[in-house]
Amino acid sequence: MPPRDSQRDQAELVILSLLEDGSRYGYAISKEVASRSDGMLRMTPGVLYPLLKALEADGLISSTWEEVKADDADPDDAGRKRKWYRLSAKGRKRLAQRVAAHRAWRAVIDAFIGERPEKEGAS
Amino acid sequence: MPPRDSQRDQAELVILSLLEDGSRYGYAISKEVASRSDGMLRMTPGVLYPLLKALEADGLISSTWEEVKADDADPDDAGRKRKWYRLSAKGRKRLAQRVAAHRAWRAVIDAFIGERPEKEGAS
DNA sequence: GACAGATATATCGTGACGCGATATATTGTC
DNA sequence: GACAATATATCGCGTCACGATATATCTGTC
Repeated sequence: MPPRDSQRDQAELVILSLLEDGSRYGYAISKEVASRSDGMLRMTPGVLYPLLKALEADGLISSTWEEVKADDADPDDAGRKRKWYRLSAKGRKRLAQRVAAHRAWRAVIDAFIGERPEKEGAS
Repeated sequence: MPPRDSQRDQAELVILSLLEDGSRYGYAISKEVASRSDGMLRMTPGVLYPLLKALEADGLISSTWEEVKADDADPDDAGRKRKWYRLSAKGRKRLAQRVAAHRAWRAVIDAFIGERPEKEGAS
């Protein structure tokens, strides 16, 4: 019953975190995850798109198709369609929960490996 | 190819950490993990024993059967046999690797969720 | 205009593995 | 004798991560 720290949960945490920072489309997420983690995390299509779908089904994110306009920042991709995802209010709450869970989890593991827990300041 | 942060890896990290602190037998490990994590981590038999077996097969830990003596600290269990596990030199190395991997992983996740990374001091 | 490669979204099959259920044995207690 | 706790161990099955694959558009180049 207690929540396990599944890869799924970690992936969810990362995606919701990115979207809190601003809306993104799928491919951008996969690229940003890879670059910001220096290749340690990978969001391959087989993982990313099913997850985005599930997150949307849960109402944590919403999506809209957008046509890239020629006068946009990136004129190269004029005409191409992208599916933009944005965080919902529910998703924001879930993110807060996931972050709290991650912190609790981290504290437990750190205690086991004898890591100094660094004082956990108030919110 | 880059290592994923599987539950298996986390379980391994926890067990090796416990054994670095001193030899233990299986059941004690499961109880200690539960109590020290306040129930967040669970080492059920279906997880623990296969894992211990695998760790021993890898030479990371070694084991010996010990008969509980009546003059031991816990006289209630006189006659009962326990399988004591201790960390090997190889296991100690692996533990160091796992700890390093955990720290790296944690730093990546923390960066995503905008956690202040707390300066990573030298060893 | 044909081909390669990057961009972009999406699904499907399966192989691995987490772990609940189960088995066995001993000791203690009611 | 029945039940609970201690203690180790295995097996099977359901789930899930993710590689492989498919589709489509744009750019560059020969």
